Amino acid sequence: MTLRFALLAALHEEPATGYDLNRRFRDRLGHVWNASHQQIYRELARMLDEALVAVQPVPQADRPDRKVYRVTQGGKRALQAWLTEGHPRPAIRDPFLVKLFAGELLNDADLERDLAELEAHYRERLRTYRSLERRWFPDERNLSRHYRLQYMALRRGILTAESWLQWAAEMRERMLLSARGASKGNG
Amino acid sequence: MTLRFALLAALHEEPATGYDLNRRFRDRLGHVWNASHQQIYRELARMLDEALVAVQPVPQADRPDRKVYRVTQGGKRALQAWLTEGHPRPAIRDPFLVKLFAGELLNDADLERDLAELEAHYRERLRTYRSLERRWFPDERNLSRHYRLQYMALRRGILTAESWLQWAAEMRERMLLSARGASKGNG
DNA sequence: GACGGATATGCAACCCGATGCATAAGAGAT
DNA sequence: ATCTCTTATGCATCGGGTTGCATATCCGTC
Repeated sequence: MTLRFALLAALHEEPATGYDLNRRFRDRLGHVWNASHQQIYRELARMLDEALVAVQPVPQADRPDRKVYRVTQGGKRALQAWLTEGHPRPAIRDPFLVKLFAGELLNDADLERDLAELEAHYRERLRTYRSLERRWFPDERNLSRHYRLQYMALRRGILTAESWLQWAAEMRERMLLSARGASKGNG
Repeated sequence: MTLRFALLAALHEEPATGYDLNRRFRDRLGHVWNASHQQIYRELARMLDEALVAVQPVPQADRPDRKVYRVTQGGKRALQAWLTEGHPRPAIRDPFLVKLFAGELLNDADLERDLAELEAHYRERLRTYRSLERRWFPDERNLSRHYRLQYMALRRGILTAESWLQWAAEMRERMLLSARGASKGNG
């Protein structure tokens, strides 16, 4: 059900079309929630059924009409109610960590490859987050509460990426040093 | 499909019943993968169909028979093939972070409550991880590769918990200081 | 005597997320 | 001319995870 409230929060900040929401999720909310456009359109349709959002069609020349959604009173109340609820922490399900339990079946080459991919992934994430930081929160000290909250979500993304990179370094140190030492004397 | 390979890895280390596996996941693998017993039994049945595991019934007095599963040759090959594959990093879906985008609809009281719950959660996790560390990896320097890999999975759990606690501290500093200062002068 | 917890297994239904496919047209590249 | 990208919307299907419920017995507690 969380996608629903992510959409309500986004629309509460500013009315938008499904397409806009998809871009917002992809470009600025990837560290908070992931959703495909199919999922977004489906959920918007359901929320429309339940009158949590209202829609304003905007005709366009030679393109499908834009359907601009905004939050209704009922939607706002639903969102507020959800905010007062507690939620269990999301379950951990990470294929990479599962591999570590395969013991000797997991060879150093595969481990090295996965580790390199992981590092590349989080380095790229860090670059993205740093650029979001510069673009949206240039003056950290003078943020309104509204933007300080969003900044903290971004901070969470940064800390996650840094934490994984630290772990990857530990992995190299403790799991792959011997492999390097065992290669033909060029270490 | 990852549950399947998590089960294969666990059974490859040591044959077990669905019940045993459930306890292993709950007690020792929570930082790697989560699964309910229903899910485990269902997946074991499927894997039996596909001959990835074999079963040895063990009659018991006055209780349902234990069904001890072990990995077959085919199962081992399937696991090895999976280990050579790359996997995208799991998507981020965290209701707590979504709340941060509700702006002024999220009041300090709710935020404080959620933050306290989050801190309690990860402090408890840390305690669990520290105790696993003492119990299974007392002598870090003398671990076989097999156990060093598992130790690194545990390290990942520890780093994640620490990273969240650090973030929670930042949240208190940047979001809730004013709230504390606004309380009746007992700070 | 009733109730909850541990042992040990499993079915059935539901919902959400992932994936594939579809429609429709303009813009720019090769 | 064809390909790919962008804008803009959506349906259909499948699979995995969640929840509820069921069976059967022993043990300790209230």
